[in-house]
Amino acid sequence: MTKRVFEVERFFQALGDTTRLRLLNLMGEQEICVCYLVEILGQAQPKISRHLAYLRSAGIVEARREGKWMHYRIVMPPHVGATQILRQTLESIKDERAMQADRARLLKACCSPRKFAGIEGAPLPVKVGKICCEAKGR
Amino acid sequence: MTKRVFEVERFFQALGDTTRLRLLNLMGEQEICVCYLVEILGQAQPKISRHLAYLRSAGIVEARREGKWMHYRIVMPPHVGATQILRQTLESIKDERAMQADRARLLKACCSPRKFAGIEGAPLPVKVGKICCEAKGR
DNA sequence: ATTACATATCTGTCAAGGCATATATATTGG
DNA sequence: CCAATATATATGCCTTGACAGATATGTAAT
Repeated sequence: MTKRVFEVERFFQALGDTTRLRLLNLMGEQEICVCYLVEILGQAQPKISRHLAYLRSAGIVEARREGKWMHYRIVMPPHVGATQILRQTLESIKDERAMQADRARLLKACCSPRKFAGIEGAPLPVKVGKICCEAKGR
Repeated sequence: MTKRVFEVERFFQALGDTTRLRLLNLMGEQEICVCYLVEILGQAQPKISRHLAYLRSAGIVEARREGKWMHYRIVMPPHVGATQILRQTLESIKDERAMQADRARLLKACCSPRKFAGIEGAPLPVKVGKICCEAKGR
């Protein structure tokens, strides 16, 4: 594993990149599979993977393996101030058009995964999955 | 003038550096002369100046000239979320030992400016609200 | 000329994006 | 069950660009 020490400098640097903010926005309160992130952002898988590694080394996300899939989720940093800042950040980026569009695409992908080549058979994000299934009537 | 457009990415990048956080911590609610910042941080003047320029280009601080002195102060960004994040950041770095030590040294320097070579005769830091009242008439 | 500050230049480091490849797990054929 | 493969993700290498720190020099005001 990489470093476990929390550094404020690193924390802010991790937030200083649009791609990473988009990833955090998609994670929100849920645990989500990498393939969804790749699909929704429409960018190269190694790029996404590297940004996720960056977020992980900054102590902002954690990963869990489930079979061949990796699930990422936001974890609140071991620092009260940073936690509040992160919450505030997540809350405030929600308002941006681009972020809303990302979440809309995610919702759509969850409702009909088969229409998206990259996520066929992948496990649904936990929370979005619920919402989605309810909406779909399942 | 530099750029007036506010960018979230740039905003976080500006916060992702210890020297800049120390500068913001020293500014706090007041307008402060560059020479104080150089003196308190004990680092090269060009370095401080460049970091101030960075903060200015990120829309986090503004400068005002008074004779040969330049005063810097924090300005809240034109973005509700960023404003709250900045406030939260300022509030939460106050707790750090190093930041408290910086502020203690600043207080000391303000009480007896003559003992500090770099700030002899320099105008004292002023609470932001007071500036227009006092300095305008002269 | 002096003071207070800004900017140019150079060097080293780090990070981003693209491409190729390694690793881990699941799956399929024999 | 094993070998070969496919799938999902991570990592290495390369190039490019941004930026930190240090030093030298420019600029504005006294």
